[in-house]
Amino acid sequence: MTRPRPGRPRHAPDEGGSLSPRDQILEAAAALFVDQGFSATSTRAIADRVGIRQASLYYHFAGKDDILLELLRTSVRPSLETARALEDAELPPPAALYALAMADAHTLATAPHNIGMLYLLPEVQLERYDLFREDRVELQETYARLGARVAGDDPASAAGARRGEMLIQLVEVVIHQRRTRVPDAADCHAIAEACLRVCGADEPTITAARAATADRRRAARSITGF
Amino acid sequence: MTRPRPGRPRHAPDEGGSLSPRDQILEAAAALFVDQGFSATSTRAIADRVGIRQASLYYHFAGKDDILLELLRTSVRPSLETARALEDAELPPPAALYALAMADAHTLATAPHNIGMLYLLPEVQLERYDLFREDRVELQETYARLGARVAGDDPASAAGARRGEMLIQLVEVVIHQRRTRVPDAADCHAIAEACLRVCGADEPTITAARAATADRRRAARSITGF
DNA sequence: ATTATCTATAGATCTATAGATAATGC
DNA sequence: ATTATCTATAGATCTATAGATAATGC
Repeated sequence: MTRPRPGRPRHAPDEGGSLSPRDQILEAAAALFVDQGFSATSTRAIADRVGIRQASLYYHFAGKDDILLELLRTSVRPSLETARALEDAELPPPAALYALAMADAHTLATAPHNIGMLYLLPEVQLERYDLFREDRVELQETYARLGARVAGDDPASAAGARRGEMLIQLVEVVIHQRRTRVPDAADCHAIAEACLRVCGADEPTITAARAATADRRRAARSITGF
Repeated sequence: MTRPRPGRPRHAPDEGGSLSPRDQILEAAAALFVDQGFSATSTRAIADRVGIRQASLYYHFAGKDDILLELLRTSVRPSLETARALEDAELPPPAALYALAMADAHTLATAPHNIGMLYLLPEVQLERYDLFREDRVELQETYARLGARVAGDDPASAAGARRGEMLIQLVEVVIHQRRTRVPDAADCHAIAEACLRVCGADEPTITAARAATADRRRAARSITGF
């Protein structure tokens, strides 16, 4: 039982568990944005799901845009930090790329409400979200650098840049998988393996990278998040 | 100069070239849906772009949904037919997969208005569009079958199904590329090559498949559409 | 007569603001 | 006093329908 907070009581009992009102709104909005899209989700629908009145949203957020902005902001950051940590970890390049793909795939697979779908909303192209998109570009460049180290070429070349796009795209297949089933560890491994194959890694390299990732699991849990 | 058609004249002169009014609406809607999304695009915006009044849309379509439905319907069908033709073409599996990936990537890269973005709209998950989604599943299964023939395993296995998802996902990287630049032939080749790599094809196999596709270009133009 | 538009509008939203209210905290 | 809600509502949409109108076609 949570101790009652200050403020006028809600019209319905608070079913939000231990989440702050703000987090309850983010949770509800994420579910609806992923399911119906941003523009098709009304502030009323979000409020209904939280169990508050529509106008009460505006005490916590300046508008619907700000809710999406906050969801985007908190969704790429952790991924980007994992990527930086792995890039600096002095691992063999194939092991680093395998681990990064695994970590991102796992995050996308297990995050509440298939939040990765938010990347695909057309509204995210608006200038208002370009800080978020810059973070994504940086993540993609990390993939490009790791991929180039595996393939043994230049990440700044056309081929290297393309590889960054393809690798991140491969990892995001879990977003689509989640629409029909719950991706499991085998799915994540298959994706990480495909990432190495795209970089031209041969079978022994792939086997070694998978083994290295398995060995590092306990030690790296604090870095990769699982 | 087009001869004037029956019907009351528009409030603005017809700038639609030789397109029928219906196709002008589809063209305008495609541009707006891709750019802003479905729900964020009003019927008024579509009509403004065409140069007619908002209500006039309803003479040609029962509603906004029907416009999207028609755009989706006409966008997968040709791709699916290319896929069937290539699957039945008695080519070596790597050459068939390479050619299919090239054809689809090229279609997505050169279609007006990056129409492939429509696949990603959240609204497409509604039951109302499930005929379209069935077509996409069938295309994905074709990729899975070709991929399994290249890899030498079972397309119905978990690994085979996953490969179908990954291959189609790789091809769709051009959709994302188009948001920042115009993908060229090198991009399409890089994608087709990546598809073969994901299926475990080795360098000679890839080289041969690329060569076979180049050789077939003139002959196959009627099948692959370019 | 048929066709393709137009004007006008009903009815249903939807977002955001203003101001009231019912708690806790000091 | 502060906090977090509430009620009420203005103003701006947005979709779809009804019915008028201005062309061509016969």
